[in-house]
Amino acid sequence: MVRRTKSEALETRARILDAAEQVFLRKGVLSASLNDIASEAGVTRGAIYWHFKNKHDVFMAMVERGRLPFDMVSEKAEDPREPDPLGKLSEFMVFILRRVVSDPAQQRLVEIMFHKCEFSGDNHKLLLLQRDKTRESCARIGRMLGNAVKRGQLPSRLDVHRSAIWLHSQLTGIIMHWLLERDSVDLDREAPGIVATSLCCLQTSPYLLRPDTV
Amino acid sequence: MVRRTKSEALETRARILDAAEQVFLRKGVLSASLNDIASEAGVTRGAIYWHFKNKHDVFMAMVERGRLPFDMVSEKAEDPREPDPLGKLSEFMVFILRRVVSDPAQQRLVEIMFHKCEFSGDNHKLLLLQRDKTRESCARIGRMLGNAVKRGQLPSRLDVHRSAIWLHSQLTGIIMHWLLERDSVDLDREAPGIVATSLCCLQTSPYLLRPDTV
DNA sequence: ATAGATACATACATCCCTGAATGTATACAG
DNA sequence: CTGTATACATTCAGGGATGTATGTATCTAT
Repeated sequence: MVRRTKSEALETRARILDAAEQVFLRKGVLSASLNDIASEAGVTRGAIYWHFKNKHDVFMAMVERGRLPFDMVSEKAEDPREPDPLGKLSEFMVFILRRVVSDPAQQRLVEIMFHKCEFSGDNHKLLLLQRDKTRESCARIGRMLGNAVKRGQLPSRLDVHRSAIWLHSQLTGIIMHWLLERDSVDLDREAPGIVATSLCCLQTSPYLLRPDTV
Repeated sequence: MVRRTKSEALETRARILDAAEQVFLRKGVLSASLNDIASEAGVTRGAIYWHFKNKHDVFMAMVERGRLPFDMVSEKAEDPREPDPLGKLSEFMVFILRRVVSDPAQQRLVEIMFHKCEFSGDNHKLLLLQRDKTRESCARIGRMLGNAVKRGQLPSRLDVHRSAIWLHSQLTGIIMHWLLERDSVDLDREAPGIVATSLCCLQTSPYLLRPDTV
């Protein structure tokens, strides 16, 4: 049986990506062969080579298909008309943490990115992508912080850029720790506390204020 | 020229590990071949197979030879007789951050662990090792926090275990961010501010206190 | 001094994995 | 209804990496 209909072909493509996700998670991206992926997907390597250029292409398609934790922020959270931007930011950060726990697809993707792939060789583009994502995430957080400053919810001299990097690193660090030892933190329950603790620094830390230009 | 003296052999072994470090950093652990390492070290694969079982063995030897960031804490920093345990902890954390920047060997190792290897297959032991290291680091931080609590430098109801995980995640997150975009943070200069900001949470965050058992 | 162990270099066999080439039955356009 | 592009399956050639086997010159113990 060959030559499926167009929608069936798309389904096959998706099945290949699903299979790749599973295999990458089990064996790591570099250690996984196209045979592994093909048999997991119930097709042959021929099918993979039809839909993709090579393994790296499969990997990139898989990465770009899934949404990473920080991609989840909605546009309206950055809306300057939002009356409670700090609350929105908090809500958003909690959402990110909880989603890693509750969404298996999200969890697989994060685990693959952190523990199952190498950022080198062909994957150099991946590093650039990761860098872009990080930069964009920080920019988003920065805009939300800026809104909060304008509303008087945060110190007027807050260094929003530095603070954004700070918050982003917090979340990344916590997620990494949780990935390594899931029992050490009940991420779903503790997320609000964790986020609140991060945010409290913004109010008091001199490091997060711009130098007094007066 | 063959059959070096015993000390020369040890030197060869070290040269192989140095070469492996360089090659792993450039190409990633999985993508690197023993040929790459051998030629970088100026020997043949024979030499590598004499000193090590296989590539994974080389990798593990390299990891265990180098000290990871959190291995640097001295015993005396945990000494309960230390009059200023909180200051010591702060000093220690700043030292860790700065060392990643200033010590190239440390930097290479961290980068390899975070971005140039996969935690799967043979490397499963590496995951366990990483987990142990993390656990031990948190335990150390926890003991220092405990001393600080006893000295009245921190709230008596502080949850030291949770706080230790918190602080450890902070540092990990910041280091990861810096590895991704070294220009975004002047880690060497900002280390004290970063650490101070982390530590200030310990004084005020309800999340880091044990539930009131009264 | 010499026998054996040592510290490698060299040579060899094997295997899996890749990429491309080819085959083929079906969907779809006209 | 027919031809052609499609969506795969199958086959083939190759290459590079691994592990081992073997060679060998030197160190070292007695």
